[in-house]
Amino acid sequence: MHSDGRKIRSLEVAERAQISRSTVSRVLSGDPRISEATRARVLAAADELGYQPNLIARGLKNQSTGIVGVVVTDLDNSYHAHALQLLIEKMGEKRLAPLVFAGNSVEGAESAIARLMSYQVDAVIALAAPFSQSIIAACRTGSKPLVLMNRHEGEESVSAVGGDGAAAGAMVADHLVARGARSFAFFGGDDSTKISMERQTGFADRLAAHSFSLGTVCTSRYSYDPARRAAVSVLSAAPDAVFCANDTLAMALADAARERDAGPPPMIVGYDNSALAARPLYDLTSVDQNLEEMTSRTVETALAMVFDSQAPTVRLTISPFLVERGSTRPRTS
Amino acid sequence: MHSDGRKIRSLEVAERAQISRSTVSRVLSGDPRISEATRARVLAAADELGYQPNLIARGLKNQSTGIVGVVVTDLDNSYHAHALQLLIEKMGEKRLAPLVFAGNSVEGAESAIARLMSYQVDAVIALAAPFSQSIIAACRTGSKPLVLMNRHEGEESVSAVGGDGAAAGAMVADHLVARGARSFAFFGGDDSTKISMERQTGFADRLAAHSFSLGTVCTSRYSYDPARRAAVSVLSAAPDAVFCANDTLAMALADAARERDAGPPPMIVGYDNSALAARPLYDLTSVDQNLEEMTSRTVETALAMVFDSQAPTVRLTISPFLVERGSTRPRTS
DNA sequence: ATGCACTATTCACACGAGTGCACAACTCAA
DNA sequence: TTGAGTTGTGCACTCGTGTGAATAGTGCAT
Repeated sequence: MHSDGRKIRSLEVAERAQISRSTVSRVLSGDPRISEATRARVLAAADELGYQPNLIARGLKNQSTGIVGVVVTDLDNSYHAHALQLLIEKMGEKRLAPLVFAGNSVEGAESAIARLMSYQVDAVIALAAPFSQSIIAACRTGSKPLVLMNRHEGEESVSAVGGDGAAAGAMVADHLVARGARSFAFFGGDDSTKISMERQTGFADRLAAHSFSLGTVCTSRYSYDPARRAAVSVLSAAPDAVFCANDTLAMALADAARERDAGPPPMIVGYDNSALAARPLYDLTSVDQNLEEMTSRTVETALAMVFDSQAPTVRLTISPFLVERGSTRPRTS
Repeated sequence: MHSDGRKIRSLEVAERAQISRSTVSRVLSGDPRISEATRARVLAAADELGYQPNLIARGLKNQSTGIVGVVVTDLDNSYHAHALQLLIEKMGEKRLAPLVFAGNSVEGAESAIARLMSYQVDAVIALAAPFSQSIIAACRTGSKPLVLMNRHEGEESVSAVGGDGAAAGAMVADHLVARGARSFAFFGGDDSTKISMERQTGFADRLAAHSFSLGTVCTSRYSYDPARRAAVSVLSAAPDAVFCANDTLAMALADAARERDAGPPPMIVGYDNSALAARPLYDLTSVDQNLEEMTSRTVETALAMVFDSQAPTVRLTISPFLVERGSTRPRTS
């Protein structure tokens, strides 16, 4: 760093090491043709000056910036927030920089994606169901690698890393049956994606295998207040157990049951295993999507597509697991 | 966009408009010397080709990228997540692109800041108490504008936009006294910052003005489980009302009181007015920091420092307001 | 026609880094 | 001394854009 605030350039390093700028560049890129002596001299000079390469310039020349666009909606949902945090961490480990857009309007998302393109991102990671189609279109015309996380709805031609909702539904069915439930309901989200439906059919199918059938099916938007209202109709059917497509729905249901104060609440299973689910107040059995793994795979997939633009599209499915808590403990009534 | 996926450059626009590349550049930068006729021709050509300027190249030439680094910790705290979402939205409106680092380790933060510098960010916005000192140091040596959000602890020489914790404390004291409370406790966070302390003293001072004194003072880390444990000692003092430095603390306290099941719970006031506070289960009176305003001001401040590197450091204080809910309704006992 | 003022456009260089190719320096054999 | 072979460096161009200074074009008065 210069005293006037200007950054150190490779030219300064070159001068201090009594060598040309080209050689500095080669040392930094590990070119084997450079002799040990000069390599050491250059590294020493770079170190003394505190040289940090200008990644913008490098990006321009290399046609690869190391920047990855991340599009996410609804950060107020702790699931998304947590996923974003993990994504950013994993990207850091791979030396990728996340240029993030978070918003809830379609216009906003579209202008944001245009901006991402202008910044020459190497790839885009999307965790934003409502905008999938716009994003897919934009990345196709911009021919940028795209990885959808936790979404399947795109055409087969786009890479996606998702959870196995059907398997989760089956696990939940097994668990509830083992816990002694005999009548079942499903409390789903009304998102336009197939996520909720996949969980539901996995659940229903496995129930059928146990010779039970799925009773009431309700849906609601994925936020608390509407879910709380919808919960009433779920409860009115008085099922032994309810599988919810989301922890927010599950908590709304639990709260509604608590307030109703008539008889024991149903067993409840949530989805996402959010921090709130673990609070003693809810003590909610929940499906954990293994976000740790899902985000790792997502970043790895994006990275692979950056390195090899011919890489085939990847469709990965991460196995979820069930975290059993008090909300599905058999009642001693 | 070319068929082979290469981006359209200004050169292509120039050729299509039968004009030189310089003129294209001037049209886009609104140079008044360009005649209306050619301006229209250039814009038409750009439009037909779908030209989007390469902001990386522009950034290199202009020594200003339009990228702003955002450093944030603990996205699992919904307050931080919400603040980040708002920051990103406001930045989008100002045509700034957020390069985000989110993490909880100091080493991670330091390497991330170094990376931000390499990407030649125009400024840094930090919402990360634990790393303030590293960030301040890094921005100083890199001579990058820095705006701390909701933190005051830096030296006076760094710009900061924060809430008025003392005023909030006073408002809460007024409110609780008006509601009939006579004995008071404070449940604070043990962060190294002065945030919690500021709220506490504002509270205590106003209580004193009402001729009351602050009784029990407990502290805990800002996450649920430790708070839940610490809540027991708060309750053991049996105060009429408790002011909590954070909604998480407040909810932990409310849950502890609910579980204890001995007598009416104290009145409880939280801080941050998170979405959870509004849920009927908690119905928590809470201080709203006016994040909308705080984030707007933060972004505006950063932008001003980008445009004018000589801009004076700014220290803004945003007035909070109190959202009254059921947790401070007078008991009819 | 010539000079002058004024406008619209182009030329050529810069930003900071990466890289193919030419070439300098050195070794070794004849 | 000359030639070939090997090794390490440097020149010069490139990435896509912005911009000061030079130039071409126009109108008008002399």
